[in-house]
Amino acid sequence: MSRPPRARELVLDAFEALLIDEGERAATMEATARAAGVSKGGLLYHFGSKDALEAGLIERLDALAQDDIERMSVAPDGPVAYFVRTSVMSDDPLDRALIAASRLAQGGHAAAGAALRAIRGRWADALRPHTADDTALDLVMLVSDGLYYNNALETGGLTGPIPTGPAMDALIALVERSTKD
Amino acid sequence: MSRPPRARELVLDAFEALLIDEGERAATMEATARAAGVSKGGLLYHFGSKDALEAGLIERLDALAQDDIERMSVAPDGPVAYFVRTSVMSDDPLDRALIAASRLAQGGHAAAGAALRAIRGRWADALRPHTADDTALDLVMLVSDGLYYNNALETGGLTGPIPTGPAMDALIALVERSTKD
DNA sequence: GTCTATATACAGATAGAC
DNA sequence: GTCTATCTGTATATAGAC
Repeated sequence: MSRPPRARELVLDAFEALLIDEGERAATMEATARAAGVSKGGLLYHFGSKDALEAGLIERLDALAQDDIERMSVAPDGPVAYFVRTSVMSDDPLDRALIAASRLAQGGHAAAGAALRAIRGRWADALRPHTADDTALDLVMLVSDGLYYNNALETGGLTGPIPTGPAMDALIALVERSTKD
Repeated sequence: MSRPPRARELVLDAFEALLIDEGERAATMEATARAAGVSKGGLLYHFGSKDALEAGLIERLDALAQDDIERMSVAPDGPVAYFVRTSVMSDDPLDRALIAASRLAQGGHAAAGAALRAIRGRWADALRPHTADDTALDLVMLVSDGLYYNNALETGGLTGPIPTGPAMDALIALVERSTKD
């Protein structure tokens, strides 16, 4: 797993962090290079254009999502609980890539939007056998979307209105009661 | 209601449309002026800076949200059904202002984030008496957030995975069954 | 009120040295 | 692989004519 050059990964980390913390507008090539500790020229060796940098982020997102869907299908407390619980930003690599990609998508980046829709579709397919019907599936997906939306709006580390601890356990119980087969 | 100069409102409409359709980055002063059919100088007469333009949008959002909360509290089929149903982008002025403000918030605009959080808090306060407990309230709020998130990701008119027609009726019924007092 | 013209800063990208 | 220097376009904002 040390195949992708380390500097390349550092650049992607920096790009992601800028998108999450300061938004698309602030995530320029120059700012990304500075945050990654390389020069603009150095960045451009790894990613020859802004498009290439964005494509690199989407590629990382797809790989992380693939892993997540596999983990979800074997989760001990079941896919629905796993899915809702992991929809709160725990600062793990997948959450960060998802928020970063959603910033790009909302900036009009078509490939980012398509990638997010495709991942959402794969989650839905994996959850469908575990919900009573399509309405129940809609409910589960929308609660998860809602958690991500709130995460995405917390720029700069403000504590939002997202349930945590016991409140999250209660929410998961309610969702499961409302949607279980 | 003709007090705010007409050109001022047209500029705000154009700014909103650019934020929604092409994202924060595309919503420049120049592009906004062009879309509103005025020159850059003309725009700057009404809004002396980008900050002033953004503040104008937030002011409009606050006024529209105030109206919505009043309508919600007297809705014939109850506040919960009203709230969930109106969370899908019907292209009405409030929905547009909300999506536009969320673009700003995700670009790091602190006042936009604060306005959105305040509105969400007022919705929650109005709904709390109509839900069984705080967990049920969380569920309602998150389903609504999820609907907005999906709307926000549909840039350029792509049809997303949002329930409509009978599917929406079924979703509302499920949410009410899961959360009613 | 609305315009043109212009100042200043910074974006993305290229060239070529080391 | 990584750097500096530079080109070209465009962003926000100002000045001042109409």
